[in-house]
Amino acid sequence: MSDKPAEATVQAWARLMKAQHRALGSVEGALKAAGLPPLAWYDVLLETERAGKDGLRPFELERAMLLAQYNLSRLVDRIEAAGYVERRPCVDDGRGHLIAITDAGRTIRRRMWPVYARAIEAAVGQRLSGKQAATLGELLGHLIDEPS
Amino acid sequence: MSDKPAEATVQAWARLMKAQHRALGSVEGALKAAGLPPLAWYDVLLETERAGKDGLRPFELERAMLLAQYNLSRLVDRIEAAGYVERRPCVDDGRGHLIAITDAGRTIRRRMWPVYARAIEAAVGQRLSGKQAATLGELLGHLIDEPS
DNA sequence: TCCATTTAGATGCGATTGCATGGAGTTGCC
DNA sequence: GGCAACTCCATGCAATCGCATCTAAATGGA
Repeated sequence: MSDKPAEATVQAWARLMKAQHRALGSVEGALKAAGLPPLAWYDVLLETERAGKDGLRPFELERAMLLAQYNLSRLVDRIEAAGYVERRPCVDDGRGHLIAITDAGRTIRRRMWPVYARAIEAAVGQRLSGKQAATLGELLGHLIDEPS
Repeated sequence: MSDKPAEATVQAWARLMKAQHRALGSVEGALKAAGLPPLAWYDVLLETERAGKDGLRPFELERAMLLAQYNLSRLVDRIEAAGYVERRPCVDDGRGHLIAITDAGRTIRRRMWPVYARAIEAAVGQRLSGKQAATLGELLGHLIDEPS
């Protein structure tokens, strides 16, 4: 078990950082250029929409997305201020609440998707064949799971 | 040329975001845990060290790293305040200056490397075979280059 | 030479992030 | 029931980011 990463490992690392930076930048840019909210809002809206009528608890969102708790709390503040979600008291647990998407939220999410999709296509789809994309997804999958 | 990204494309996108977030987080965490400066400092120190005795211009650094100009300017402020680089007037061009690494900078960079390397190894190396890492690097390479 | 344009870099300022902490409610154990 | 430990979420504060703008210096003509 060596400490010295192989050359290929270091290159993969460096390109992972760079490719993500580039891809994220272009997607955020596309959303901004279209006068739409940032990507993080999309994720919240999508999760809350999937969660259905009752919405979901912040801590569930926190796990679904990759966000620190304090960070999520304020992100929800902003989205709520924009009227796209609402916080409702939670009957089961007096500490928390439920975050539910509003009609305006559903609308904006649907407006965001085409822009988002086009940007993903430009950043990834047009640069890789279907097979390559599948391979990339599979390899990246190995970097995601738990093992400390 | 479709707008609708294929399933594999979307998955690759999502995992790219997630894998990078995870990998970056664990590297930053390792550095912080070791009481060392953040990753961005490493990159600056490495580039300035590579640049040799005279150092390099901020705009060169800006291109080598993936950083906005205003952002780099203040990053260098901080690293300079810590004593790891110094700004020297530039004879060729009165607008700019040269950023050169100091001895303290070289020292701290050398102290950072083992921690950084171990973290890369844990985040990437131990999860992928050499061949997989090479393939990942190659695929990510396609996402990096220019084409608008 | 003189002036408009461009380039290098810094900076004011509002928005976002990270960290540490706080308050409120719940749970487990006696 | 009573209390310590824990979970859920918010928030004060400092650091950092992003944007727009500013100054100074170089450049390119006419």
